[in-house]
Formats: sequence, C-alpha cells, structure tokens
Amino acid sequence: MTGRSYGQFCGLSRAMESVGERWALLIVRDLLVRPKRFTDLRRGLPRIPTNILSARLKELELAGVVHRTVLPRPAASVVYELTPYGRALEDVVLRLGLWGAMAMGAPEPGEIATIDSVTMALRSTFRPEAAAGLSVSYEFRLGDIVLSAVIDDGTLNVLPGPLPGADLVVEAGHELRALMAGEVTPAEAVEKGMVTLTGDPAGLDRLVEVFHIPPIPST
Amino acid sequence: MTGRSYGQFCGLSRAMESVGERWALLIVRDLLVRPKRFTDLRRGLPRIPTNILSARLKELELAGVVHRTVLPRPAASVVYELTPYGRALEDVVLRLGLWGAMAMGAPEPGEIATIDSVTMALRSTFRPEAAAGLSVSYEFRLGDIVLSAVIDDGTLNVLPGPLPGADLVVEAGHELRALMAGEVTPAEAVEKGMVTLTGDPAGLDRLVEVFHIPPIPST
DNA sequence: CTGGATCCCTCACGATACTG
DNA sequence: CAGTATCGTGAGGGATCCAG
Repeated sequence: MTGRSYGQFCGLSRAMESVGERWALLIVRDLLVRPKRFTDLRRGLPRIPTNILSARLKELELAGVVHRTVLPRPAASVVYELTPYGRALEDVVLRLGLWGAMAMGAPEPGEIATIDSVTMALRSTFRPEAAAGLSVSYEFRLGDIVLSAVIDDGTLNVLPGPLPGADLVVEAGHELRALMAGEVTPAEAVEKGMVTLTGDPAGLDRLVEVFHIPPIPST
Repeated sequence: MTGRSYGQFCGLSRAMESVGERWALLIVRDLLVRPKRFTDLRRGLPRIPTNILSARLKELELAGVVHRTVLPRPAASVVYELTPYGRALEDVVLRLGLWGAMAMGAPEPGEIATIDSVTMALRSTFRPEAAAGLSVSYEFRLGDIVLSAVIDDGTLNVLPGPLPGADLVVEAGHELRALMAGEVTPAEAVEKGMVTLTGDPAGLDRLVEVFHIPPIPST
C-alpha cells in the first residue's frame, strides 16, 4: 500500500487503501470495459506515467482487484483483467461517474474523451426502466471516437466502432452530455447545430430518456 | 484542485478530482452522519493533519460538496455540512464501504473504529428487504464505542450512545464484522465468547440477516 | 478552548529516458 | 511490448504556533 494507512478499521478506509490512490479507479474503469494489456491501458490513460501505471497495477493485484495473466504463446504478452472482487466495483464506478457527470460543464482545454470513458458514461446514464420494451440502436460519433449502443428491452450493449444499420447516428461533442443532462432540449440542439443526426430525429427524444444525467439536487 | 487533472472529459475523472484526494471521502463519510465542526472532524479522523483537513475542506467547499457556515452567536464557531450535491454521495460511500468490508480481516495494529465509521458501516450493511415488517432495536458496545440501531419496518435509525430498553445488547469487537459476513455463525460466536449478549440470543440470528456483508464473489 | 496557519521533512507522484 | 531506472517537485505527514 503506497499511502500510509488511515488507521481506521472501517470498510471505506480499507477500500480507499485499495483503490483510493490516484489513477486507480480510472484503471478499474477501463478494465471494466474489457481486459487489457499494458499498452492498451496507456492509450486509454494518455496522461499516466508508465511507472505509475506499473505501480498501480501491482498494488491492485496485491489488493485482489486485478489479475495479471502472462499469455505464453504467440508473443509473450501480459493481460490485466479484473478479478470477481474487482468487478464488484462496477456499481461504485458507475455511480461515482454519474455523480461527477452532474456537475460537469464544458471540457477544460486539453481534456479528451476516450472510447472506454464514453462506454462507461453511457452505461452509467442508462436507465433500464426507460428502455423497457424498447429496441433501438445508436451510433455515436464524438470527435474521432466512434461507438455504438444497442438497446434491447432494458438491456444495453455498448460496442466500439460504427454500427451499420443503426437507427440513428448522432454526431456531437460535449453537447451530448448537455442533452443527457436536460440542459438543452433535443429540438434546441438540432436547431442550433449542436448535434448532427442521420436518421429519424425523433430518435433523439428517446435517447435522452434512456440515457439520462439527473440534475444536481437542490435539497 | 490539488492533484493535477486527469485530462479526461469524463464523469469519473471529474469526481476523482473533487473527492478523490486522500482523506476526502472519509470526511464526507463523517459529514454524512451529521454536520460537524473542525474539531469534531479531527476527533473522528485522529490521523489527519490539521493542514490537510483544512485544505480538504476548502477544496470540498470549492467543489460544491461541503458548505461552511459561521454561526455568529454564542461562541464564534464554524460548522461544516454537506450540500445536497455532497449528500448525493451517500450511495457511493455506502457501497464503497461495503465493498471494502468484504475483504476486511482483523484490524491492523493501531486501527481504531469511530462512532461515525460504525454508524455508516451499519447503514451500508443494512438490508431493508430483510427488515420488512420487523421492529427491533439493538445496542452495540464495541470497545468504548456505544451506539444503537432502531429498526422499524424496513427503516434503520442509528443513534449514538446506549439505548435503554433495547431488545438486545451486543458487546463485541471486530467479531461483529465476521458475524455479519457470515464467517462465523451466531451460535459459534456466542459459544466461543466472541460476543456477549444481554437479551434474547435469538435476536442475534435476526441481526445477521438484517445487517449483512456479502461474500467476495467467486466468479 | 476552537479553528486553523506555518514550518520542515519525507516520500509518492510525475516526467523523461532507457532496457529486456 | 512491457515495463524499469533516474531524478526533480510538490503534496502529505507531523509538530508547533497563533488568533479569536
């Protein structure tokens, strides 16, 4: 454990000692999407120094959150994946991400989105109850990130890359978040050119119901 | 923000920049129990340096998580409380605490429990569905910490101090966690003297159903 | 007494370079 | 590809001091 102990016999303290170090939960976030190699993690976290990534992976392995597998054949390569215990963090990561998304304005200069961060963002804003009985698919183009969401009766599947035959193709930047947060209406967004649609524009109304960021509570 | 940005336009990154610094979520945990003064927070977090507590409170205030109120009368005193946005972290704190509690063994030397940490631990392990239609009260004595839980049809109220007339008084140390985690049965615990009961011992069986720490998932 | 501010020291973090 | 080595900086830790 790198940081010293908090000195408390308490679940939260122990959790913070496992995954509370800088970068740790972002690594978990990316591994929740799928297992990855060292270099994949680097690509998803461009600002992390390699020694820090290395250190975090070791700590997470020691804490039983990550499992390191050495694939012997073709090329000697290493794969990091979450253990079942690590996967049990999904709910926390999703909820914490949604909490942060509530207060998120425009991107700061230099801030990027990654395919994994958007994947988890879509998962965290997804409302199964709003998607019950619904069968629809979207392709998202956010800058150079392209990914797709397939919704089928309360379940969500987020896939990397385009989706030929998607019901609606949505091209946007951070305006997509403002839409999901209800800060702008779909009509406004289309009218002002904040998003570009290919397909039935009415699909955007449904999108903001299915993917929703709640407002900051006032009480 | 003390730590540098993660450089990602992502809810989780933003959340980590708000409450991801060392000690921050423990401060939030204690404030979730009730508003507190600087010195109360110090008492609940004995290992936190005062400059760090000071810095965290400022950062949390800036992030809209904590509100600082100066009470003018009697003595000039300052009260810190969560904003509604900060209170929206309750769910995350509870779940993260429960996640950490799954893998928690015995206390490390020097580790303490505080009344607030136990309060939140009880809240995080509470299963409303197991308490439906139930009306029962417990007094817990854990070392020098005494607190009580009043359960009434799916709702839980945790109070500091003893509870005269409680249905069951439970005196234990960290064995209480092992009980809630199902690592020992109530019968074992009583037999081996791990807990001391005052009241109907059958109440302990109900306790471990109502307050439950799930096992570490194996898949 | 509360609510901090200040000082100093250390180590974790971050940037860069380099290697099996 | 998957890290390790090196090194500078600044946040965290601990003790002390100070104002209301």
